[in-house]
Amino acid sequence: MSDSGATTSNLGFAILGLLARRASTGYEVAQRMRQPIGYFWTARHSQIYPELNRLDAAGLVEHEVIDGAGPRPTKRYRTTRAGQDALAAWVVGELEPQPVRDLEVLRLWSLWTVEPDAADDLVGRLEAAHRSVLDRYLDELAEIAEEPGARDPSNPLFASRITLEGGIRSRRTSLEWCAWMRAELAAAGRPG
Amino acid sequence: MSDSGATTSNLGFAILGLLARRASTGYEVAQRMRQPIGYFWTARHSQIYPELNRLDAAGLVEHEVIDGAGPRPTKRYRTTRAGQDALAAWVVGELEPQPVRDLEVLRLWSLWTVEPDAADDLVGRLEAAHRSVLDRYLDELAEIAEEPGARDPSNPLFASRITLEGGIRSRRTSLEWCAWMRAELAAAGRPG
DNA sequence: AAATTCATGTAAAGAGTTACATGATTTC
DNA sequence: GAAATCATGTAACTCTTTACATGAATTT
Repeated sequence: MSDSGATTSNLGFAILGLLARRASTGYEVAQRMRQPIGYFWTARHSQIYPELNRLDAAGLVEHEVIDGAGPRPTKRYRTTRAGQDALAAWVVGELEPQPVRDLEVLRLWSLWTVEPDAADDLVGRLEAAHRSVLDRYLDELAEIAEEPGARDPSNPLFASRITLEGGIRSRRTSLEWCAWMRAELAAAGRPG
Repeated sequence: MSDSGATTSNLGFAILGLLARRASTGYEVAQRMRQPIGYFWTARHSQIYPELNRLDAAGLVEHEVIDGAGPRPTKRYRTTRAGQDALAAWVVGELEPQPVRDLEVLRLWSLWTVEPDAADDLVGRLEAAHRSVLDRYLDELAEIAEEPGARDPSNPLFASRITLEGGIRSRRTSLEWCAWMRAELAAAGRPG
């Protein structure tokens, strides 16, 4: 009879996804929100603590008070059965077109307003940024790809591996695009 | 003596980019915010009208009152010299790492929580969504690619062309990634 | 006559960032 | 002893969405 009508925000599902993998304190959630998951979702602790309280009130997570440093009680959270069900239902739920906000493309859309030299320099800096992220992804994939669980679709490592693979493909494509743009800029410089 | 210290939001630069291409009423800005630019930035009219007033107060745009339907005066905006300078300076300015928020990847990161059949279905729906966007981009590129201005880096069509090219490459990569994921899911289904 | 489009605003609420606040434990 | 880390919260502000509000011109 669990109605599960609890409407949760995207942030809520990001946190549920983290806790479904491993029980954590709010502080740890904030730390983990940077490292792997931070590549596609981020939140500060000021957003995380209130959201944890909401998830708790909705019965999607539960907590135990543990020993810890700090003026307030330290709480370790984990997902409830209802929380895991809500997460799984959201994962395969309706795909609503999400509004895109990409600052990099927004800049390039106004690239015609700047001098060719400055344009080439900008694309070069974009390229360097993509390369550095790609290297990080590659290192991380190397760490998990050989683990046995990484081939099992019901193992969190499988999901980590396929999302990393997506990031790697995406950054490689961005690098190729940057190289192509520089060539286009150069071709216009010396017209034939 | 123009200090140009006017700190403008990303939305402000999106609007300046639109007006630098063509003078428009606020209503037209809201329309144009969907079509080409909407692929990488969006805003509703309730955000656009106040921002236009701020840009006006900052001297980055100016307006003339024209004939039009509606209970209030209809205003046509265009960028000022200061606005064009601010836009160009922003385009080539410092690249600050922007927080990423990608719902699609966030979902897939918790894909391990669902049944393989449901996972395959989800990836199939993702694939279809990417394909439909790719087709739209392809149509649009075909419309502008042959125009003479599209090869000139100082022409807006050049910037439209390179950003569209980026969108096309990105969606193609996403499609390949989806196909790869379905193969990975299937491989686990019948292990060797 | 009704519905849609043109046209511009404000209000309220949610999402997200930055800053403020506290205090114990651990490391240098 | 000072600095960093662990740990949890609130307040103020910005950005974004949804909803409310008005009214003329055009299309069905």
